[in-house]
Amino acid sequence: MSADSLRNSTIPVRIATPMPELSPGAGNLVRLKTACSHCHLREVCLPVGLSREQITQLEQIVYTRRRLKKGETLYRAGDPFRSLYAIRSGFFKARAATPDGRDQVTGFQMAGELIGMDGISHDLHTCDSIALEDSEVCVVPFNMLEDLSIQAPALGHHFHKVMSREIVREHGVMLLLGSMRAEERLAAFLLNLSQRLAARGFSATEFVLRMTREEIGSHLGLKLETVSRAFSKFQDDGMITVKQKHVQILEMDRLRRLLSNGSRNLHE
Amino acid sequence: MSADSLRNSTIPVRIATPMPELSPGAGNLVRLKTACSHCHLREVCLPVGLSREQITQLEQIVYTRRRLKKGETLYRAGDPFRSLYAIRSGFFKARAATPDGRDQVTGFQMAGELIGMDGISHDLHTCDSIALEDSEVCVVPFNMLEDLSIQAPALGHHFHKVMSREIVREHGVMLLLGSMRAEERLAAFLLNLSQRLAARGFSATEFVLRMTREEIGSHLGLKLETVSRAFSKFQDDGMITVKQKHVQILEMDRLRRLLSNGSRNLHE
DNA sequence: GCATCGGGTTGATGCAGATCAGAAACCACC
DNA sequence: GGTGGTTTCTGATCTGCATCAACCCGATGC
Repeated sequence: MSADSLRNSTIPVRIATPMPELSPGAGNLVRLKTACSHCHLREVCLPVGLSREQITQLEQIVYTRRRLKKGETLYRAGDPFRSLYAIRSGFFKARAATPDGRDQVTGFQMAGELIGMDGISHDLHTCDSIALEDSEVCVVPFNMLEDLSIQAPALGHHFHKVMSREIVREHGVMLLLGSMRAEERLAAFLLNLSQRLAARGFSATEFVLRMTREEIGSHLGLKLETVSRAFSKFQDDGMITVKQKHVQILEMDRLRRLLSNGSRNLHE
Repeated sequence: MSADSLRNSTIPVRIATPMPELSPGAGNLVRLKTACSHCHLREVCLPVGLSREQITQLEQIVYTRRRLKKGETLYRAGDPFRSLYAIRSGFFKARAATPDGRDQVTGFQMAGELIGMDGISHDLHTCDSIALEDSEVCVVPFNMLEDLSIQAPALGHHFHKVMSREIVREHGVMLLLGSMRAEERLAAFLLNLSQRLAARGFSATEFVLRMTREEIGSHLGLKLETVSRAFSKFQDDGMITVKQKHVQILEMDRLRRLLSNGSRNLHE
């Protein structure tokens, strides 16, 4: 795969299934008979495990989409919470901030992932969600999702799993932030990205980062210079090639070993 | 309040409402007609926002309790997930581990809090939960909770809020781990503990830590020596008094300011 | 009484990563 | 093709916390 074909997307094209183009209405909200049942993400998104009939019900409530240009904000902390968003295409970062202005990227989200769950607790969003490339989300009104979950318990159950998975993911980030050294953090980050891309059918070894070194650093609790140095180190060691945002993993195993040997490095 | 009266509980006694003593059956599982409706934690636990009738329904499914001695494990990573647990009394730590043996305390939980939600995603628990003092939990079978949520949507909605609150809490820990210096972390920890105790009607300024310096350190991404030094520093500065596990906050405001000035200290 | 042990404190030293600084690469736009 | 702004890289220096080590304190047991 050429570097050129990667330039405009984190996600290398898998099979060239041209998506039906939408004629956007006024603004960036699109009303249309969305078909979860035909969406290529149905195996990774909300419909997982639902019957055909239940998916049809889901389509009843997921009837708007929203398009965002790179850099646009999907929601920000303090916004009233009404909907969750299923990412249809593109790439997002979530950013949380302390009252005194410190902030941190709490995660990066890609197609098929459900975001906005931070807002449920207080009916207000508690973090920002920002598109890192031109993106499209399906709007899932939360009260409708709850109502539908009563009629389709499988949906409710799946939703609980999605929330729980977010909690578990955050445990992983806490472990990373609390106990790993810089290179281990970057290795964990790259492996995680690779694995999630692979789960969507894309190359596990070659991809384009949509975020800056600074955003990676913010997520990993490092300064951008440290991230940059770690990238260079990995490249010098022959584990990866990096050319700006284009990353190729040459020796996945060594990356993994770097992680699993971490505790030995530290403790004895 | 004397130090003596605090020795055996993190939570200073509020009003001396003697709890009905249970005669434990065989083992540590107790079957009894639990009365959420009479529990002194009903304002802070699962029943929040439920009607009298709905609470009665909840009592139908919460019919066992489990007692744990200090140091006992409620569940561990890999255990099959069947139930959530509402803490009736006592104090717990949650601990997550990486495949290679690093671990971290992901949080401390006290009476009225619901734990075990990490297990929903894969039907297996993904972290350990360990009692830090003699404790008692109400067992909430998860499939029954889901079933009941269908009949009592307010319960389901509240449960979603509880899960979301856990996600938001973890964002806060990520911010702490990713961007705060040692003393700020400890200040944030103490303020958080204080605020949660106050929410339960206990003193916000005087309490007994149930965890060791090492456990605090593990949670905050610090070594125990650093935690100890920060405690000493706070005491030397006159913000708190520390005597072993007994902590008294003398100047809450200065603790808070230490936090809110943090970003200034760092960035300019 | 004394010995033991886990938890806590305090001091001395080392190092990973932050900070500061400058240059190069890249991009968007005229 | 030039220009200004952003992003990335690399080197030099600084520093906060980890690490190593010694000692103290309170609880428990004999």
